[in-house]
Amino acid sequence: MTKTARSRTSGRATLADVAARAGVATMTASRAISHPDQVSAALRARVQQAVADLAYVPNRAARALATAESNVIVVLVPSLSNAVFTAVLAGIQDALEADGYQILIGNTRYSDAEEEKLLGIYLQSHPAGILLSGLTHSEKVTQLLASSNLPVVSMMDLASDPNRYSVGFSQLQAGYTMTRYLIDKGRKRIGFMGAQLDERTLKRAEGYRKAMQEAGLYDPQLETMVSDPSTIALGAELLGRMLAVTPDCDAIFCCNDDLAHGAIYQCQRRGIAVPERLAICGFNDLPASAWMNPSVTTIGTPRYRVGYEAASLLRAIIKGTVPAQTRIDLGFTLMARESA
Amino acid sequence: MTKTARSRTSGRATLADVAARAGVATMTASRAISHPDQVSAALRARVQQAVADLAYVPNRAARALATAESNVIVVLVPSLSNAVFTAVLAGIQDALEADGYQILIGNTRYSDAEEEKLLGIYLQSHPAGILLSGLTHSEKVTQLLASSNLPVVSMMDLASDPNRYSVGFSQLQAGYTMTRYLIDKGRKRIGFMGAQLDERTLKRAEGYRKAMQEAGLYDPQLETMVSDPSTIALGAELLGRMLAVTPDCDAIFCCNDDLAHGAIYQCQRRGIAVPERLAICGFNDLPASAWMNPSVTTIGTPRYRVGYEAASLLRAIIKGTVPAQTRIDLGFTLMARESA
DNA sequence: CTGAAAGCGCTTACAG
DNA sequence: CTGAAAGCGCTTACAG
Repeated sequence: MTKTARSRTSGRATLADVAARAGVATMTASRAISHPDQVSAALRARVQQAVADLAYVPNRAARALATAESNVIVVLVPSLSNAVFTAVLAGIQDALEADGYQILIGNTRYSDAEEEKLLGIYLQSHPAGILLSGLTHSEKVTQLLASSNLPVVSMMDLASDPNRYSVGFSQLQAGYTMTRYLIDKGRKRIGFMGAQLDERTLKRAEGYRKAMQEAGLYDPQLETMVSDPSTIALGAELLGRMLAVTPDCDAIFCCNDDLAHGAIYQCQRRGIAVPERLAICGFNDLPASAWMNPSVTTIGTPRYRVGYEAASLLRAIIKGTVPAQTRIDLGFTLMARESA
Repeated sequence: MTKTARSRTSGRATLADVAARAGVATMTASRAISHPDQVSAALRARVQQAVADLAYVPNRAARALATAESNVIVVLVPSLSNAVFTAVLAGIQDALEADGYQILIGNTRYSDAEEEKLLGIYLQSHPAGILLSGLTHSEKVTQLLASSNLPVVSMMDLASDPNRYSVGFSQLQAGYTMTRYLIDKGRKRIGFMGAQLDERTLKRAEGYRKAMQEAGLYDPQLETMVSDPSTIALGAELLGRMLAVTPDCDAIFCCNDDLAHGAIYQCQRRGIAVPERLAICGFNDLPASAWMNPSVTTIGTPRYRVGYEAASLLRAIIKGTVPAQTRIDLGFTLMARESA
């Protein structure tokens, strides 16, 4: 394999090298690669051969600079270990990959500071649009977003401001629905177990409070809220705390399934009958919830679709389409099972 | 806020705009931003003010082109819904983020074709290095890698070729160890339940076979292998299949915890005593394994550390350090619990 | 269908 | 400590 001179800087074959080897002008080589139909078959073949010979890989930075076009889309999620967000991500990938978008995934770890930092860095890639988790962000993030003037779609909850794009479902409504379900089942001393205390948990807690207050059942003692990341282990621990504070508690609404699973496992170890003595329910319907014994009553959430629809909406906005609606409500489903 | 003229193409403030507003040369503005210490305090302040006034965001593509340096690192994982790889990713982020690397995460979905496609695209970003999952890749991927001439570190298993960089542990050895544990417990008819059939599962199966053969216990009937993604639901289903084929089976080694959880839940539903009638163990020690009832015997794997160490090794190679060893064995831990 | 030239926005030795 | 000039690798109207 004979090699043409390579650029000194990158050590890689450049378009100019390809052109030289194919015996054409650089711009012709460019066209043969980017717009193969605008070029004669013979020339196309020659350029392709040169590309293969030199193992030419286009330089994306140069292309981005020259075209001032961007095919990158930034996605910021608060966690990668949470199955909810990996499902969202899968939806995004499925919606976007056919169009050749490059997805820049940022894990903010539920931290405002991290979100600011990542956004600052990713903005340098001049993305075409941004997919954000949640509605509430720090002032700095809000500013960065505003001055970037880029299309933004928020995922997971619904914005009240009609000028913002959002795809998700009402976290508050879901919290309310689950609580009403427990009340309708005759439970009186219903506890709320919350961890992480992110925006969504807080909204679910709000829905819980609303339902409890309406029913005249509200008692702040019944709320156990901690800011630690929510895990099975934490659910097991919080069950103990909850029962210590309110021993007469007869149901627990966990802000998510991990917590619920941990609480149920702990009940099993302590010989507390679920749901007879204590009803326990979760949120998100993780795979284990349908299989555990008892199976777990929870809220099924359209997380994959949230990602898919949010990405589709963003794509439409980028392409200049005016979307029919700025907020897409994907709803949620109460999955009544054995645990409550 | 007065605006200086903006570039026609991108519509954004450029370094030249910043320089003009600060009343300095472009290159001076560049220096004030990139090497603040090489510039007088007064000038630095003026430039920073201009940056703030114009909400200037550097163009990463231009920088990349001009420096021919790359701070991007490509990471290819086979799944984002598998907790193993999200832990690996967390380790990578922790190891790299302080150095200002930009991580490009690609989800190959256990597909060679997808891996080729993603690698081809990501190579265009001229990464500084690549982190790959597994040792076995398609010929096209191998070729792309070779002609890219980039440092590559493989994660999850150990390469036999000392010229390749790898960080992980012996999947085969781990499979062997778990099987020996069951044999030592007096089990004779030990089944192997495998899904996805990726490289790692196959290696674990190999270890299983080796141990069974050594003990004169091997029987191909005892292997249930399917290529579907491994889930709790699949574990539940495969338990049924396994017991239909080999009703005298007295233990099952599941290639991962999801499968084991599903199998155990199914046993509970069918009234099969675990471990008395049937011992069940898994692989990876997912959080639920320690909490379920019975708790699950499994292999603890250093996935976070795999990511962390692999990224650290790659960073060292990129910086030109010659690493002490090309393969880093992080080992694994047998977690003997109640289910087996 | 093919090519000459300018420019995208930044940085880097080299001078002053 | 500050600046003039060239160049990174590609693409895009505009001609021929």
